[in-house]
Amino acid sequence: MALCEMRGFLSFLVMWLLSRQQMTGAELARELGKRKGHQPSPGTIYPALKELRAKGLLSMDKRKRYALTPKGKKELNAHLRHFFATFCDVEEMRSCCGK
Amino acid sequence: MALCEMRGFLSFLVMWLLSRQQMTGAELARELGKRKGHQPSPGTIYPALKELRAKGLLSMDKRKRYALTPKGKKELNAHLRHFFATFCDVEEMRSCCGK
DNA sequence: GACAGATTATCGGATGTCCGATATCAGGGG
DNA sequence: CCCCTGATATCGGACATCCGATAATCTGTC
Repeated sequence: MALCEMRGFLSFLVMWLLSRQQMTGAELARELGKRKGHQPSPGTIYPALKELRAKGLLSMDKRKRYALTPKGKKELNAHLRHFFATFCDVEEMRSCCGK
Repeated sequence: MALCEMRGFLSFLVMWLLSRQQMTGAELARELGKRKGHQPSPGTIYPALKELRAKGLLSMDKRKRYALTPKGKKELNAHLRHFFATFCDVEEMRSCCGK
């Protein structure tokens, strides 16, 4: 009954962050916390990573650092296109709120 | 079990669209369909509008055209700031997918 | 007024998304 | 080796989000 809490972008953000540099689960959680203002709990981040890995979108090395697979890069690219089709006027949105 | 479907932005988008010009429910649904690629059903859009109106964020005139109230504008502004805190590197994201 | 088509509205329910609690694991001192 | 701390992982469940089906209402046309 809340509405407008803007959920649903966790995996998208995770993939975006990992496309820039590989990270561990804890590093991801901290970075997400900085951005969103509320750090996702372990019960949130690890199941998400698990499923992304099960889908073949993420890989994990011995030190438990996650990275995008080639398939994951393709998927991220598709999501990015969808994102900018939806928010086609982000620049205007940004100028509208004084950053 | 899907993950990464990017839900949760319906009300945010509705408020953003209405901040630019007042629209009816059907017009909103069509515009959302163009952006997201999938038009929200009546069972989606009208309950959302109803709740936003119950919260005092939207007003409706005699022709059933919705518009943001002053409170709604404040709320949208807060959501916009949150949005850009989360997606602080949108420009880079956009250049990364060739628009 | 009577009809047809579009719009508006409601409801129940299916699914997605996330969190709290809890357990396990790895590494560094003592 | 044992404890301590932080990271990793799992599970059940709470809540949010959205849709399908259906009904009610409106608008224009005849």
